[in-house]
Amino acid sequence: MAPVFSHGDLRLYLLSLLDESPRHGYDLMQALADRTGGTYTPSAGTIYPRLAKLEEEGLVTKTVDGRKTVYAITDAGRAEVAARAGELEGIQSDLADSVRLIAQEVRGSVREAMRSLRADLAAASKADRDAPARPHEDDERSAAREQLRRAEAAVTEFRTQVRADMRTHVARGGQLSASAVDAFIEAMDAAARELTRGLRG
DNA sequence: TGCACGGGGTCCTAACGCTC
DNA sequence: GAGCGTTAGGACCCCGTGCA
Repeated sequence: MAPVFSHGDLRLYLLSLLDESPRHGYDLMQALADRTGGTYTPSAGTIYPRLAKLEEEGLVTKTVDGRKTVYAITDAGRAEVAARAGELEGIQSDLADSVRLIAQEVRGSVREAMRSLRADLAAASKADRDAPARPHEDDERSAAREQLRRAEAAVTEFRTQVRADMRTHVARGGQLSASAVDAFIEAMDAAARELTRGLRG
C-alpha cells in the first residue's frame, strides 16, 4: 500500500494535532488512527523521532508528566501551522482520498473473494448432486440454511456497525470530509450487498 | 484478607529498510 | 541525507485470579 503521508506531511500534520491540544505520543498515534478511520496507524518508531525532531527545531515542547511525555506546540510551531494552512488543507484532503481508495480496495477484495466463493459453492453443489443420496441429507440442508441465515445476519450487523462507527467519527470532530465518509459507507454497503447476493447464489 | 503472579495496556527506544 | 515506516523489545502500571 502506498505511503499515506508524503515527505514532510506527517511533520505538519503532527503540528496541527498539537495545535488543537497538547498530547502524548501514544495519544497522537491513536488520533491519527482515529482520523483515518483506522486505516493508518503510525508506529511508535515513526511518531517519536518526528516529535524529537520538532522539539529540536523549537516547534514543540515536551513536559514529562509521570510516565507520560506530553508534547505541546510552541508559538513558532503555531506560526508554521498558520503559514502552511493551505498545505495542511491539501494533506487533509489527501487523507480523505486515501480512505476512499482503501474503501475501493476493500470492495475489490470482497468481489474477488465472492468470485472464489461462488466457484467453491458451484463445485460443492455439483459434487453434492453427483453423490448418491445419504442418510441425514435433510439435516445437512437444514444446517446449510441456518448457516446462510447467520451469514446474512452478520452482514447486516457489520453494515450497521460500520455506518454507526463512521457517523460517530464525524460527530466527534474527525477531519475526514463528509463526502469521504459517504464514499466509504457506500463502498462497504456495496460490499455487503454483494456478499449477501453471493451467499444467496 | 493479603500476597504472588500473569496478562494486557501504555509509553518509549533502537535498529534497520525503503523512497525521494 | 532526510523522512516515512516496520519490527523488536523493554519498562512500568493496573487489574483480575488463584491460593494460603
